[in-house]
Amino acid sequence: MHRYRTHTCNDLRTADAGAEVRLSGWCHRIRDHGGVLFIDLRDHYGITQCVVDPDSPAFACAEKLRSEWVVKIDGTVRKRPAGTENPEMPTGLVEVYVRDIEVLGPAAELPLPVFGEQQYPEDMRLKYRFLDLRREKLHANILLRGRIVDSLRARMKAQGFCEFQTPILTASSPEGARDFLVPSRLHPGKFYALPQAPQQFKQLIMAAGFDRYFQIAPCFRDEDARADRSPGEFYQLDIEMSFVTQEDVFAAVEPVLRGVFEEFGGGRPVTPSFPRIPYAEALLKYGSDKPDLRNPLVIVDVTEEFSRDDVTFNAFKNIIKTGGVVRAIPASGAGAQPRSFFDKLNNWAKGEGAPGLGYVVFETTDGKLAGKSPIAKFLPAAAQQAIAAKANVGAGDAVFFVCDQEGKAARLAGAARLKIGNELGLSRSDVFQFCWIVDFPMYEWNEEEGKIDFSHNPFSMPNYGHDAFLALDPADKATILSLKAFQYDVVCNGVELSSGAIRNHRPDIMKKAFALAGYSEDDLEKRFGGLYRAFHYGAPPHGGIAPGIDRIVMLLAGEENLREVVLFPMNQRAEDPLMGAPSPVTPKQLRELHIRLNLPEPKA
RNA sequence: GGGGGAGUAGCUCAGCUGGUUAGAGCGCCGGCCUGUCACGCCGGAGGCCGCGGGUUCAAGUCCCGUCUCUCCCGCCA
Repeated sequence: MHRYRTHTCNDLRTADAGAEVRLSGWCHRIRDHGGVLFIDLRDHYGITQCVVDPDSPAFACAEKLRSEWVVKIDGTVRKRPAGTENPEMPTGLVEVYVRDIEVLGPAAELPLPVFGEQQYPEDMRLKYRFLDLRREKLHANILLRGRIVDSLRARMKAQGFCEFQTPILTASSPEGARDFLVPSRLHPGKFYALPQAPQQFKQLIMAAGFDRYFQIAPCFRDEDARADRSPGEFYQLDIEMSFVTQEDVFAAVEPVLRGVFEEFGGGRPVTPSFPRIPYAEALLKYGSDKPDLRNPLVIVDVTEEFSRDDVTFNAFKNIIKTGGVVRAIPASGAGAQPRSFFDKLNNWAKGEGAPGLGYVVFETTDGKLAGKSPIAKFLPAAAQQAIAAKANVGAGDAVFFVCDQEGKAARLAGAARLKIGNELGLSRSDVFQFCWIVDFPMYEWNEEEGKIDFSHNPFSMPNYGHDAFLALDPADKATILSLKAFQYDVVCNGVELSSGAIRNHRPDIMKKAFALAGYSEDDLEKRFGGLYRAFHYGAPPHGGIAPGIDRIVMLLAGEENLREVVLFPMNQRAEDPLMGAPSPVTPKQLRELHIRLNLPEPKA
């Protein structure tokens, strides 16, 4: 007989009745009835009920067992007595009558129960992550993650992509996020950086002629955390392809994402063909570049309607005069809501930093559509009807208004759209709604520095004729700021899964692109020397994308927080309370690295 | 760097307009119980009410500061 087990805790069935077996696992739950004692023995695979009574030589030992002790149990499989079967459990028709127990690993009193679904504080969960990971939901999430990664790999390979490993110790890149630095022992005063993404490597792989690259790539960024953004490190399905247009990238990636979401989505429908939404349209209609399309509400611009001469609502008119816009969020069916609904939304908007949310409730009076609201008296019937027509609402619906400068108005309208949709229960929760966001602006105006900047990443190819781009006058701000890039995002249920782009592979266009943002060729060589050099020796047109693994798993597991799908996550302050990272190092280690600490004064 | 929320038993939480000895459930310890599967019943231990200061006859409760966790903004090419 094997030293530890003949079966797992999910193996035994009625057909095994009579067998002498050996199981090992954790005491999940113990029910002591005095004369008879039940141990739910749990391992990775499942749970099997073990029974001890005073006739068993193991009875005395069994009475001493406590939750989460690891034990080896020898016994006989038997059918449970009639009426005591548990159909909820795969092993629920049988039990093991215990003859011998060996304690393999006793457990101290638990700071965090494994049994049950209760919520526990994050710091406790992280400090005792090994206990938390024993719990059913988290254990299942981590396994799901593994299966998703397997599936992504298989789907990529089936399309002819080859997996590569790129360096972890590399050079600091001055663009983008803050780097994690690693001091060099051999080169005093110099540092490696952990890659923020294998961006330049994958482009170099294309320049090296490998054609189709992918990697489940670790990425490191020293930026603050969010619920959907790990501090420090995360994984992405990094993809790059040669001789492709934007459409080719979509055609390669869309079936991978759709396939994985169909495979692991538990039957929830997945967008059959991802719609393409231009960036500007997304900001107008959804108030966000990551629209949640499960929410059916569509924002419209009603600046024109509020500018009419017969409208006397000066609170908005004055903002419009300074370049502001008015956005309307239709609220289907909100007419039936009590006054408190509108007050609640108004208070919410104030919490978001807005003066409030104007609204009109539409009803039919004398066969005509009429608005009721605190601001209705400023809006003559004709203006109300024009707004209702534009927002596509009728009697029984309401419309909310926000008025501000365009960017702020769009953002608030977008947040209000989500809030209203949730309050009214309009969003479907059991679907995966994907879309591509396309036509991102190539440049944006940097208000602080008063200059033109790259709006996303400097590697994207402008969506503009090459010759025309090379001929652009740097003083022609209007044209430059109106340029689009071959840059795209893929979004699912309001979660940005990925950014990608067709890359700028031509050194002349790259030089021009940097020049328009105020960078010299010298800057370009300093920052991206390796890549820039590669582009001088025959680089193929190429492009790619990099969907975040953690977010994909989050969506599929139905989790709101990334820590629920990461084995050993850090807390919001980028600490690992289990391993004690980050930690001080010895003076000897610092000496070898030629580092002397210059710490801030401790607060008094 | 900024804003919101939270911090009371090992864990989850209650504790009203300040007022005797700070409670419950789970867990733990002891006792009882031969068919439970969130077993049940009886008893017990366990509290710097995050920390420091203030107001008050009296503070878990009010005020100020501070620390910690968390969510958000900034940031994340």
